[in-house]
Amino acid sequence: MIPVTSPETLGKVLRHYRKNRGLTQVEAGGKFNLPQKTVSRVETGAVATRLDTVFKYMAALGLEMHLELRDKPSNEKAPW
Amino acid sequence: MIPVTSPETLGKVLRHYRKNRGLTQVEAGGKFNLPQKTVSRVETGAVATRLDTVFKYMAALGLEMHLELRDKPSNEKAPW
DNA sequence: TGAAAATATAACAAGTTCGTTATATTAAGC
DNA sequence: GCTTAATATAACGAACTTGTTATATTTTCA
Repeated sequence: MIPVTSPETLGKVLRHYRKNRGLTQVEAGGKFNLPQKTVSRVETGAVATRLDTVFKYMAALGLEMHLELRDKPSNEKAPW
Repeated sequence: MIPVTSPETLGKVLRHYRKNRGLTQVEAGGKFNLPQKTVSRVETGAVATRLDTVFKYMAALGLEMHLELRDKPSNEKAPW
């Protein structure tokens, strides 16, 4: 479980999940009518991405978000 | 750990954490120069909220985000 | 139920996304 | 190295947020 605290990290995690599923940006975005351009922007970590875009993309990848307090020591390492 | 899959739920969770800390919208937002108006919008679940605003607010509340696959059965209930 | 605190809502300018369609750049495979 | 697939980037209009300062509405609690 990688802690996400910025648009950049969020983009990296999303890209990670997409690739894990063997999907291209076009394929992943297609499920929720997100153009490839928008998917690229999200994964690149554009700070002003809209929240609904993020949730659409998460839905396309079958993901859900959890919030928790920081500083919970984690033993997991990011794959990048 | 409440699963968040929409701006509305995200807003509710954020509000929950803020109240747990006994902070007002002004107090919570002040840490990261978020006007009370913006905090209100986020907690209300505005779909077009910008990602950087969300992360600023999460930082103000000491929260981090985690992504995971959906359909992991959860035994936790939302407090609303 | 009344006063004070907290939250929702408003207007304006500046900035950015989104959607659309293309194109340029980068990565991957043979 | 070359070809093809994949990703990043571009322009345009419409729509929306953000920041700022106020104000209206709602909630709290004595």
